[in-house]
Amino acid sequence: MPELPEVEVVRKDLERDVLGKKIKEVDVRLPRIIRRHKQKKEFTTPLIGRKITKIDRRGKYILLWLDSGDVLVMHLGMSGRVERSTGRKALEKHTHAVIKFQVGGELRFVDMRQFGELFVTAGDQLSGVRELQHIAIDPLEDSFTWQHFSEILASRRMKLKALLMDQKFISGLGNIYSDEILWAAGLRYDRASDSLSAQEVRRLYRAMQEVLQEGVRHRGVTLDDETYKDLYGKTGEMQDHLKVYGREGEPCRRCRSPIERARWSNRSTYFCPQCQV
DNA sequence: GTTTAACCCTGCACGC
DNA sequence: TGCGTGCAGGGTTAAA
Repeated sequence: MPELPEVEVVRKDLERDVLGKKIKEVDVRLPRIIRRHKQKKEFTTPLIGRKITKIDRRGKYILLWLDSGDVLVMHLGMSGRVERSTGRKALEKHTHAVIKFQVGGELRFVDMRQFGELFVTAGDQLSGVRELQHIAIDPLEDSFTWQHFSEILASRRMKLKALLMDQKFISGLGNIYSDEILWAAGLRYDRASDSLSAQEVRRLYRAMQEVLQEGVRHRGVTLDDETYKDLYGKTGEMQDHLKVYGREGEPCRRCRSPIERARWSNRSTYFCPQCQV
């Protein structure tokens, strides 16, 4: 399930591997994957013959800047993957787009559930893209201070988890990492965001930094459905370090109480009823 | 302002 | 064996 750490791992891999490469050919196999373009050409023409000059991330979006000033934007949705290939290997099932380079193989966009998306836009119009406009501050950015975080929490009266997952307030967190962060901070998912003491805010802030960095260090979470793998098809290792997600009924690693699962907003939330308050 | 549910999609596990 | 159902979930949107 690609969230901030998984997307960051992919971004780093791309930076190391495809920076400076020139695009020779683009093959869109499933039009749905470029759904905001009316025609394939609108997507492929700006890419062909262009060099990749920079690779950024905004929340869960990956931005590949081109030497023309255009940007190729990728969102992995919930099962999207970018795969590096020499081009000799047969296309895997659910390969929806292939970007071939002049030299050095190709990138394949594989996405079983088709929630992922690719599009191209002019760099100076990036801020006009609806989904990117509201992307809030990245929790791993230096400017994301605990004071700033404290203001965000106090400005609303939402359930903590809903606020953590809302990309308008903080970008990059999804269902897995928000559960892990809340457990690490010892806070319940349904606490009102404006009810936290200064100490609790700092604890939550620290937990967020630590859990996300740990996620990147362990190269992301790959669950049984294998929806996430890195550029080279390797699974992550963070799933072995999860404290609550997917552990319903198993003992809490802090206090041994059984982990509970709540159904909330059509998603599962895992938490320890004893040590998260 | 906040919460909830539905939608998009495929594969898989389950019960009958 | 095979069919129907529910679940997984990121993000948006509409309705409550």
